[in-house]
Amino acid sequence: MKSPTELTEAFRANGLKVTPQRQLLFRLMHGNTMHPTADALFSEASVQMPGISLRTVYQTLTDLASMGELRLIDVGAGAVRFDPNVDDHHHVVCQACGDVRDVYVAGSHELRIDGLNGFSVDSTSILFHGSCARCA
Amino acid sequence: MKSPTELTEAFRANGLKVTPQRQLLFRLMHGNTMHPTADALFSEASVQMPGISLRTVYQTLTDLASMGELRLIDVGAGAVRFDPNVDDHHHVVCQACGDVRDVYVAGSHELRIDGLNGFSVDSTSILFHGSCARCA
DNA sequence: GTGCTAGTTAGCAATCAATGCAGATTAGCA
DNA sequence: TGCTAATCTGCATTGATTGCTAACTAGCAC
Repeated sequence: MKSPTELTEAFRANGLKVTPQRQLLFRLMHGNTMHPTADALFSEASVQMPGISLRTVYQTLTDLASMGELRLIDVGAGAVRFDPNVDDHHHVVCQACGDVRDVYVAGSHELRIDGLNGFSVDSTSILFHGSCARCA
Repeated sequence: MKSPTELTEAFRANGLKVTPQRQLLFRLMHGNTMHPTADALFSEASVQMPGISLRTVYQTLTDLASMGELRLIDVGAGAVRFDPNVDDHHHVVCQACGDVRDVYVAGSHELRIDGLNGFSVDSTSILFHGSCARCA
């Protein structure tokens, strides 16, 4: 994800306005490795800006995602998580505490897939399930 | 997933009762490669047994899953899908029509993972996104 | 075959994530 | 400084799933 300053430019360039709410969310997401849910981010944002709406958080995250600045990740735990890391990477989830970490997988593009039957593959998501160092 | 007959035994062996509803669902899921959602299965079941409850479908699928006879798969499309194939395999999803197919991936256990940081991996789910032959 | 009882079912309420909507507000240009 | 389209908040709504409970029944004991 771009820096808050760059995002400000990018939003204006797209005819979108830059509001204090959006700037706060830019800052909260930039470099964030927590993979927060919309609700978690809403809580964080509410500390610095009481009264901000959960709706606005969803809105802004969706905008960022459709601009390719965020990636949505679904670890199958109810709520979607947001990842400002848009590099080619994948995730490990701790089955115990739900913690999610970024991991880099060598050879993920050269996997031998059997049974495609005419399917053409555009992208690959690999999710590793396990336990984190603390929960092990 | 075991055959309906074997499942009947397995259920009784676990102190669970074998009802007509459950037998119907055993049959509908056995060898089913459609990866149905609970709701889709409910519709199918309702044809043969009008009045069956969606609740019962969820219940039975959950029971089967916790007995290891079914695998839950979440392709990030709202509803969870159920897969009677419990082999070591993965999935492709058509982004256009939502169709899901089983695929077999060579070397999925030997992936080089960077950034684990103390995480220990128990299992791996690989989801390929693309377009099916019809939608391409 | 009859009864008993724990396990099941149906149906509806409740929860949780996410989106739709509308009136009040505001960023950013003229 | 004003204007207007974009945005914000707050609330209603949708969709998937689970919780709850009274009525029902599988399957064992007699």
